[in-house]
Amino acid sequence: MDVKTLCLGVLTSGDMAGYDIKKYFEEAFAHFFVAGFGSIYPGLADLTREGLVSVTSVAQEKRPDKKVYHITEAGRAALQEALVRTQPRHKVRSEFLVLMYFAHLLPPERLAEVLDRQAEHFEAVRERLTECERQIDSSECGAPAGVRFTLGYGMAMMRAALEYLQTHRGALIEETAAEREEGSGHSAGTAT
Amino acid sequence: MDVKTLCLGVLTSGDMAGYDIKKYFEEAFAHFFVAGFGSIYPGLADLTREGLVSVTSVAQEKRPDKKVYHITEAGRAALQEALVRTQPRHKVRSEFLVLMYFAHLLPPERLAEVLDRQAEHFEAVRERLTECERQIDSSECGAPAGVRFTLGYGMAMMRAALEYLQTHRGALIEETAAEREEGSGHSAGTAT
DNA sequence: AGTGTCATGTAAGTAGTTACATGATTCT
DNA sequence: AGAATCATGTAACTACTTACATGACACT
Repeated sequence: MDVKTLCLGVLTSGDMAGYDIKKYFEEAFAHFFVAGFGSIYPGLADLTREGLVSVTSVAQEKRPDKKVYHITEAGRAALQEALVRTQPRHKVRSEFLVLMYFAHLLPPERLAEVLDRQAEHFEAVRERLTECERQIDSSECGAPAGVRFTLGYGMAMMRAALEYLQTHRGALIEETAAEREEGSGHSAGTAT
Repeated sequence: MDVKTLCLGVLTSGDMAGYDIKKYFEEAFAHFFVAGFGSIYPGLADLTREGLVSVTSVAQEKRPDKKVYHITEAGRAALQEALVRTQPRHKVRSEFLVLMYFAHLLPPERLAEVLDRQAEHFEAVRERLTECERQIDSSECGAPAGVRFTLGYGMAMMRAALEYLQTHRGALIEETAAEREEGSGHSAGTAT
């Protein structure tokens, strides 16, 4: 699944400019899909060429024309097809966990710092999602079940991650410190 | 952080061939970092050119020579530097959650199928991690704390994800079905 | 005075995926 | 008979990231 499909999906909830799509991305699925201008703008250009979206240039003063995109019937069909064809992957790529894996190779203060930063980051995401949920609950027009589902999923993950960090931070730091003392003069080197 | 750094990291626990490194990747951090032969082999070639690893070709009958890699002092230094410099990101890219987000655009049977497949997948990962932990606990040579930490993290996440799927699967399917009925004649189209 | 928001885009570079190419052995 | 394991590699392709380029207005 590529950014183009996501753009089509976003456009099913209303016409939007590229800039707004980016904001939508950040609000709605920042916690499981990232996309920048560098992939959204060229993506929208492609979709236009392929006839999956139509564009209306809205003139603005002292600003570039705002290009409002609208999904076409062909676009809806392509989206549906893409949603059915797409195999549902779920990939995590975590430099954070790599660092934790090699904790014994890290300077001690760096280990603590990385753990704390990550906790802060998870906390921030959790708060953003909570805020998002509050908005949805307070507005009358209920969000689709899928939207609430992914929100809840994100919140559940953040909760679990934070809890894990809290309960294991101490042990990791202490045990790693102990290992560093033993392990100086590096590597047992027992590979079969 | 790239595959090359990961290779250096793996080689701190013993000399290995590219093929073994791939297996190590799959066992140890498949749940937070993926790498295939197509990036490992060229990566090792680079590292050799840069003098960060040394190679010994071991002749084998009826097979290509096995190339056993060994991390050099320069390699250890480069690894440490990389571990300190690397900013600890943590990215999720989930086509699965995208599909759930757009549940109302999915054929009903597809929605159920995707949910179940994902649950099976999480279950499989959880089992693999549990098995991994059992092996570590039973062997005398204790794994580094960091290794156990990342294992535990993965298990905690799988547990939380499975629990979430279990408790919300029904509601998602039912509510989405209801929405499909209202929503036919597509799109409210209220974008500001 | 500087940061953030609105608004669009291009170009070069990075990194990783997928498919291809080869080939014997062992397990089911 | 077919799949999996062992073992290495290349080449083409895909897709995304980062930096650049432009420019006004509003807020602090």
